[in-house]
Amino acid sequence: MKTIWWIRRDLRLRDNQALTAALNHGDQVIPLFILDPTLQQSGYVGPQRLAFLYAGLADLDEALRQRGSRLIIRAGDPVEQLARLVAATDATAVYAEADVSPYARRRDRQVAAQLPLYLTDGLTVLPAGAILKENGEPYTVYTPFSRKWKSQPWSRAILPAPEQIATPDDVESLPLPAEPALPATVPFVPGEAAAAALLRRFRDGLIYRYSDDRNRMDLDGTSTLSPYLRFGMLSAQTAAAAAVEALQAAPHAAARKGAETWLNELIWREFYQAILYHFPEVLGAAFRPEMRQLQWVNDEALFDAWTAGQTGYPVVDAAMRQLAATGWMHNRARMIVASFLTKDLLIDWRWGERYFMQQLVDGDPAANNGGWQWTAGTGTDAAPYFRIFNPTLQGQKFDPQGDYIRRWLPELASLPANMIHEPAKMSVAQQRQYDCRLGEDYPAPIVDHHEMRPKALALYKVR
DNA sequence: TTTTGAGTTGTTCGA
DNA sequence: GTCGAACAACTCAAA
Repeated sequence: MKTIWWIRRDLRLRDNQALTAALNHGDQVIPLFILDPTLQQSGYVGPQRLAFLYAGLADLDEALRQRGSRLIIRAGDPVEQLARLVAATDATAVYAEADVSPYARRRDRQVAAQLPLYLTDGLTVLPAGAILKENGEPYTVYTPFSRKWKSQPWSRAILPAPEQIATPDDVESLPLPAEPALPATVPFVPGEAAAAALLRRFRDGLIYRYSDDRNRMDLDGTSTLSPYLRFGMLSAQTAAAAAVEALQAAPHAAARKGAETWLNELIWREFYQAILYHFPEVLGAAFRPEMRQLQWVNDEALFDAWTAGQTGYPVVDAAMRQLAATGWMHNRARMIVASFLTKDLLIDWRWGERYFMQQLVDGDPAANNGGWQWTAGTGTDAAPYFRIFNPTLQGQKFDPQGDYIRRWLPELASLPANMIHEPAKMSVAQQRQYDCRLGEDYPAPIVDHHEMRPKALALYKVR
């Protein structure tokens, strides 16, 4: 009996429930990835994430070959491609890890209507629909969600990677997609082995300082595991188990707090996957109906300055250039630039949401949408609308010496720490001294934060 | 059923 | 320089 392991965002052999099910039900398994033109043409996928995916497929193919198997690549409409492959191979079942995005669920319903498709858990530690209030409704606030989540018996044994996978020899495959290639500036090595090494390193040290260091943009205080969780090169269960191992091994209270805080971040991920599952409409509009009528200004020139990292606010510009160069941005910086786009430039959060999806290697519809709606104040469990980040203060607090700014803004590299967050305050003599002319080497601020703050408050008052 | 306390990430102002 | 209050309104879950 042949079964198909349909790979979508679970590019791993270890702790993979779909692969395990396929192996349990067939003596031969066909690992399949379908290049779906609908996703690539959606306008939400940029070259960096696509390149990371393609490099990840090559890594997975290599791991499969070491086990006597290989990756089968097809391209086109998934329903049609699966039907063809089932007909050609006489496969009796298709196993895949369930996804929560509206597109994925519609696609999988269409497949299931024609073919024996079996969906497994694994995208999240606990299935997206599993955490409900006593009255059976979904949570819309994080803290009670997290309490309920933690009260569940969520831990289970990690499924080992299979040692051998038998795959029929006569299945046709397209070559592995190689273009676009992963730029050297993207600091993520694709694949399951790289993810495991990163997780070990984080669990054995950085996690104990996570509670304090995670907000510092100038330090490497975060796990940087998001691209791996995005493509399932690391299972959520494995990550959560590592958090608990660190919690148990923590030498003191501060270390325990670090591990606890990181586990909470994983639960935030679970929360936003659950929100998208229960409220798919958040992808197109504000979760809160009264927030759907906000009168954004939507100035395209200001948006272009934001994407280019030319706003005149150093921490905003450093973050936007980090994103363009590496496909990743520090989480604190994501909040700062999102607050700046919505509350200083008065631009619709959905413009920023789309741009992030185009740029981010870890771009995930649920987490990205949740983060943007939180900052914009339009979402579930939203930040209060009057909570407007001051980009200068945020820079001074979370990049105290300006090292993050200097890394990404070479034109400000020679400014001292007490000037680097407010280059617009330099005198002409200082501009000469630090070799940075305002308006030429670095832009003057494109808006005045202290003028825009009341305008944003007024925009949000109209409800 | 009703009441009550608490709730990721901040800033500004005035004492 | 530090500190507390104000900036709303609503959900959730325990009492």
